[in-house]
Order: sequence, then structure tokens, then C-alpha cells
Amino acid sequence: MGTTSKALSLLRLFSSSQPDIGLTELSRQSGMNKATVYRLMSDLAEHGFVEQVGADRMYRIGPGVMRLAVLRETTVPLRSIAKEHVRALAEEIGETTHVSQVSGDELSTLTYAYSAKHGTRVTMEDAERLPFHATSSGLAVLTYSNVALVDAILSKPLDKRTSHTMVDPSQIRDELGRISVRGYAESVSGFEQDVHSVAAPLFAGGATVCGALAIAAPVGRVNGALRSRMIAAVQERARMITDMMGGAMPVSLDSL
Amino acid sequence: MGTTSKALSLLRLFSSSQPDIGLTELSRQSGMNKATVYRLMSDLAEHGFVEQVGADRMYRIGPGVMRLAVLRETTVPLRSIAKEHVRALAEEIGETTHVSQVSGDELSTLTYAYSAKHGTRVTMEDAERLPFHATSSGLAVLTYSNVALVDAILSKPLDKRTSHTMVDPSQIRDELGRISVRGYAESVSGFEQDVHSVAAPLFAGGATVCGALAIAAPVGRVNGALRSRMIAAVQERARMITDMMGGAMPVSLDSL
DNA sequence: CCATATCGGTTTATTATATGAACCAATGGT
DNA sequence: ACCATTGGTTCATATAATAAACCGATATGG
Repeated sequence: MGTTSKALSLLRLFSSSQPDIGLTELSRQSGMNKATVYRLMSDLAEHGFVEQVGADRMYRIGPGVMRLAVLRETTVPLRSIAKEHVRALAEEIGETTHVSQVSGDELSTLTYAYSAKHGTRVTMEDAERLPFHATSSGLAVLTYSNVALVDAILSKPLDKRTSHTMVDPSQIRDELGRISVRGYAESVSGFEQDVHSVAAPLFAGGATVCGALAIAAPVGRVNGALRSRMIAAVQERARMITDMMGGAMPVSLDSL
Repeated sequence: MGTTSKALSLLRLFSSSQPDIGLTELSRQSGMNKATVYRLMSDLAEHGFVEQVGADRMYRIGPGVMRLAVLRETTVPLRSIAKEHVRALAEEIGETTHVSQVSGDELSTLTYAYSAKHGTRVTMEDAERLPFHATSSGLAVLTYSNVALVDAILSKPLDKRTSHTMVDPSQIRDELGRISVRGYAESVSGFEQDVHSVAAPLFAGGATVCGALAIAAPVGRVNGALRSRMIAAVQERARMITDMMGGAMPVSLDSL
């Protein structure tokens, strides 16, 4: 692995549940030598990708990423567009809604919204990485991804998050086929025990899938009527977002 | 320069006015060998920091930065906090308002807002890099920066943007002293010919300066009354933003 | 329509850079 | 007072980065 890749892979260790990481911990979790990590982090810090804070000199994501993010949003305003739709959809359906985004072989939450309608709701974590095989969003994305990505994902061992999680590659491939004809993905307790979610893919220019829009509700609340509304709404909104992004739906979805 | 730094410095070439850059152009502008740039960009692309798009394989900032940006905002929500204040302030004063952010030795625009009050207004560019010596924001930040940064900035040749731009280091140091006692910075035609701006510093935890809040108006519109309002408002709002960020004003500003 | 220039990408021997074990100094807990 | 752990540093060694030349494809222009 190249030096640059090593440096960038260190950034993957940061997450919402672990926003500050010390030098030794970074070394441990990455498996790299402490001196190596030190130098790489120094390089990253120099460019504002990380910063050190407090007396314990912990590292956290730095201000430099914000400039790039603003720049990204001016050319591909997925987050800003998604934000309003996610909010509107959460209100319309009364359940938690979110948009996730593909980046290489990762899928991560970009924005989400809760509804005040019910006391219980599905809760989200900022910038959470979602497993492709265990979430409706992941399956929706995978369905329209190139075979290289599908193979890469399904060839790795798949984490059995719950008793309902599909972990058999061939079974998942079958499911992708079904999603393709339906136009939406569904997951019942595949990611979290009590979460029922439906998702529809989002497309960028060139009809390449760039993420997914999903609604997630507690399983007990999802009756036939709500489920129908969720499915219809998520597909409708996904199409709207895709349109606003200047994206194109693949021909297979035009007829649905 | 380390390999990682080289890779990251390539990202600096991207800007609002140059969002897509080809391989050869990157090589030219960075001064690095084409093969080197190719490999570095491949590394960056692998991690989603850049992506290639279109038939001409141009590079642009990738989706990977968004995950990091969301993560950054959950720990240091400067942009989201600034957004509302910037909007409110633009409306209150009737002039263009923006918040910029320090990252290492760079200052870049994080968010801005226009006012609909007047037909003419100061316009902004997304994620624009601001020169420290020629903008009120830059001077406000520099005033509260550590000497290492001040020396680094002032030792480089200073671009004379307009006929009014201060480019003499000692003169600028004097100005920093005056800003320190006033509590705000001011720039008349220092950056753009017809722009009059005032700015106040923003602070993060540990009373370290993290950016600036500024109002910018066409010079012709800034009479004594407006100028007073701009100065008072920018200082008041800057204090509010600093408070909401959990930041602390340095003691020298407490009395103002 | 052919010659030329430019593009993104690839190869290779050469060279510079990254690496990691051991080592400090400082801090904190027992 | 001790040991464990932290962030950070050193330097001989080994590995990875580099740059010139090259390739095929795609414009450009006379």
C-alpha cells in the first residue's frame, strides 16, 4: 500500500462514536508503527485534515475538510438538495428519513431527519458507515452498482448483524435481482433488530448510482398501509432528488 | 516534502473557479511529474477524495470529503452555527455577510449570505481563499493568531491586490495592534476596489482564533451611520457565535 | 486527409523517502 | 516510589516514490 493511502486510511478510523483518537490508539487500530502514524498525522495536520486538541493532544478531523466539502457541494450539491427532501419526507410519513452516499466501496449517511409525530423513532448517527448487505440503502445502491463493486462487497465476509441479516452472497444476489424489478429495496430487522426500512437509489449524471434515500420505522408500526406509503414516497422523492442533481435514472426504472 | 503532503497539496489546486482539473494540468500547476501526479491522484481517488468524471477524465473533489465534513461539523459545528447568524446579520444590516475559517496558514470562506435590500451588493465565491493581509477577516484573524503564523504570513511576499492594499509588513503589524485595542478589523478597498468591510474574530475552545465574521458593502454606501451599525453588529454576532461554539474570548476583548 | 500536438496512462531503472525498533521525557495511577 | 502509558524522536535499513521515455487514442489544423 502506498504511503498516501496509509495516511488517508487513518482518517477512516474517525467516526461519530470515536471523534478524537490519540497517537497510540491510532497506531493500534491501524496496525502501523507509532512513528509512522506520527509522521502521517503530522502531514495530515499540516494540511488541516486533522488537528490536535487539548492537553492530551488527541487528533480529530480538522477544518481543512470543510473547504473541500463546500467546494464539493458547489459542484455536486447532493447534501444540500437531499436535506430539504429528507426533512419534508420525514414530516410527510412521520418516520425517520435519511440519505446516504457512495464513496468508493463505502456507504455513509449524509443527512437525516426525524419526525416529531411519534415518541419512539429510529435514531441515526452522524456520518455513519452503512453495510451494503444489511441495509435497504446498501441493497438499493448495490443493485445499480457495477459488478466489480458487487463482487468486492460480496466476496468479503458479511457481518451477521441480527438474526435476520442476509449473509449468503448468492441469496443477496437474488435479492438484488428482485430489487431491480421492483425499483426499491427493503430491510426488515436486517441492520437493527427493530427497524423496518425501505430505500430507493439516487443517480448522478451518466445514470451512475450515487447514494440512496431511505425511510426507517420501528417494525411494530409498519402495517400494510404505512408500508405502501413509505414505498411510494421514497421512490417519488428519490426521483425528485435525482432530477434536481441533474442525474438520470437508468432505463430499467423509467417504466416503474 | 513528504509524499503525503504532495498528494494533499494537489487538493489545494481545486477551487470554485477551477473545480475540474485534468492530469496534465495538475502536473503543470503543481510542478510535479505527470506520473507522480497520476499515482497520487489514484491514491486520492481510491479514498474518495477526488473522482474522475466525464469522457475527458477530469478530476474533481470526491464524495469522501463529505463524510469527514459531516463528522467535523458534529464536533465543531462552526458552519451550521455560522449559517444562521450570517443570514440574520445580512438581513439586519442589508449587506453581504460571511464567515471564514482558519486552517493552518489558510483562511477560506465557509458560508455567506446576501441581502435583498439593495440591487448592488458585494458578491462572494464559494470556498474562496482569502489573503490575510488584504481582507478585514484576515486581519481580524491575524491579530489573535500566534506569532509563528503572523511571521509566516508577513515574511512571504504580499500581493498588492489594489492600490489601497497594505503590503508593508511593519505597517500591517501596526494595524494589528490597533485592531487589538478596537476589537474589530476594517478594510476599505484592500481586497476589491469597491468593497468596504469590517470583521470580528471568532474563537474556539482555549481562546484560539478559528475564523472571522465579516460584513462587506460597496464603499459608496458606507456612511458614518452604516459603518457604526456594521461594526457594532459584527462584534455582537461574533461574540454570539463564539459563545455557541463553546469558545472563549481572549481577556483583552472582554472589556470591549 | 495526413502530420502534429496533446491528452490520460504506463513502464523502468534510479534514487530518495518511509519505516520501525529502541529510546526519551512527561504524565498519571496504584 | 514505582510502573505503565502517553506523545514524540532518532537513525540505520529497506522499501516505496520518482521521472524520462514511451504508448495508444483523440483532437487540431494546414
